[in-house]
Amino acid sequence: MSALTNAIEILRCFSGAQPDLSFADVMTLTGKPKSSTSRLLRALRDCGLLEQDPHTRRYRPGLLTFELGRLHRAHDDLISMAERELREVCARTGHTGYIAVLDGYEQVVLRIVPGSNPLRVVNPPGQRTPALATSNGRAMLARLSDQDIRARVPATYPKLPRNSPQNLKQLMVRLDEIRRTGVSEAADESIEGVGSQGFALKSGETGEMIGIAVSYSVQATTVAERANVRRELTAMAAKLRRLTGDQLDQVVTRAQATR
Amino acid sequence: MSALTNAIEILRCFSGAQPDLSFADVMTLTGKPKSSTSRLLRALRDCGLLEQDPHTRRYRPGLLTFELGRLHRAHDDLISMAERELREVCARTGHTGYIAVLDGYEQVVLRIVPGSNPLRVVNPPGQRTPALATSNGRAMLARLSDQDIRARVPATYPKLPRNSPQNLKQLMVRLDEIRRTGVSEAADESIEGVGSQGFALKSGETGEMIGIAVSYSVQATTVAERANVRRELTAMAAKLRRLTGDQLDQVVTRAQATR
DNA sequence: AAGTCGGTTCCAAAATTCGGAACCATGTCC
DNA sequence: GGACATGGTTCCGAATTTTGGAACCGACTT
Repeated sequence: MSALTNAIEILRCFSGAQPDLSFADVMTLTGKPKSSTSRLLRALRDCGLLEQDPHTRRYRPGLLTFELGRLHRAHDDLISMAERELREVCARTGHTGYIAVLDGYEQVVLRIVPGSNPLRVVNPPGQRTPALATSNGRAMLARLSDQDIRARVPATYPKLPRNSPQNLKQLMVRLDEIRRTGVSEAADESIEGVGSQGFALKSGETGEMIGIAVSYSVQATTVAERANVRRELTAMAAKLRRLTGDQLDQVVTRAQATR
Repeated sequence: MSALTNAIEILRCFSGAQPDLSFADVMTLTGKPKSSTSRLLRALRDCGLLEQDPHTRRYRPGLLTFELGRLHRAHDDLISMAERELREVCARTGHTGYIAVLDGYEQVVLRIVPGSNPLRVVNPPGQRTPALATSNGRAMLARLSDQDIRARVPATYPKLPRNSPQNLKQLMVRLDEIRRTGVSEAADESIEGVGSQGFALKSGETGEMIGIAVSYSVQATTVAERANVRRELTAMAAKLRRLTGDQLDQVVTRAQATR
């Protein structure tokens, strides 16, 4: 195990639920002995990746991560283009929009476009969710090869919400449907009463892929309204695919999709 | 040199001016041989700290930095309290507000409150500037001990804009003035035609220090308006110092201020 | 006075990294 | 077609780091 691997292992312990950790927290989360934890935390702190509260002595992501995180938006040609379109759709429909990327078998929220409807935003940017349980997550998976998908799903199929695909076979059925229709739908999965529709967009130029979704309350929307969302999404997808040179049939390889 | 040090050295090559780098760029910037650069870039890419554009093959900060960056001081009471007050002042005055922290002899912008006046936001969050050349940067320095300040200023005093202090003596004169008045002022320094006033706030509880500033166009503001900004800032400073238990006279040590 | 938390320091063994050199796949210029 | 540049990868022995157990430590609590 390299020093970098260890450092990353520590960094990955931090999350929205646990934005700061004590020495003991890190020790138990990584399972590393005291001396190693001590050395690594110090190194991470000294280089700015972590910082330490002088009062509570707890560790949290540091200034350097903040600066680098701001730089990540650099690849936003695809994202900002999608965001612009999504903003218009959300303004027209009043629903909440999401842009996310795939990372392994999970997705990470990159942008949110709050709608005018009073649906509380539940997934802030940076939020990590199993891609199997969201509409745009599955839309992104649907564009990978079957072999690649199998490689991404954990060896033991994860326990997902009731309405999500419960095994690899059910997943494949839903992905095939997405491949046929071009749009992915979810209802009552990660969050009760919330539904969404989404699609995946892949830049023909850079090959990078993002998921775009519109989310709404299932109770507060009619069948007609949801059909309207589908029309909006289909139109947006067509326009964005044209703008970004997205060739739908082209399968994304593992390396392209993750990084 | 540890593996982590090398990794950080690469990460620090990325900046707002150069948000993505080629293999050769990294090699020349770090001065490391090809094989080492290759291994390190791969490691950084594999762990998510960097990502590589599949088309141009250039490297840029990765998804992990985005996620961690979102976590940085997400629940920081001092900052959110200051931001709330700053928002009100900016709404009343129409100017742009900044919150920054000190890192060595530089400051990094953490939060921005855009004003209603048409002054384009020039310093996005994550922006790094010599603290000697900004109002809130100097306000933060003014709260350190003279010894600590001397330790932070580089051995060869940096070349700064015309209106910034040009040497250690001039700097000390300006810092003394800030210590007397409690407010720091800048005009036509980092950016021509832009002025700002700021102060430093230090939590009595945690000891962490931030700089708060209001920025405006020098041409588009009158002397009276700038005096008004000063009154607003003085009032905000008094309120925030009361809320956070900031004892003005207490000097911040080096360790507390940086991390 | 004892115990806990959050560390630091020491050490020899084990693992990793280092950098030069050779190699290679693409793309491009002449 | 051939030469050259770019952007890498792989190999290897030597050199450097990392590792983890154990002892120790200062501040604070019980």
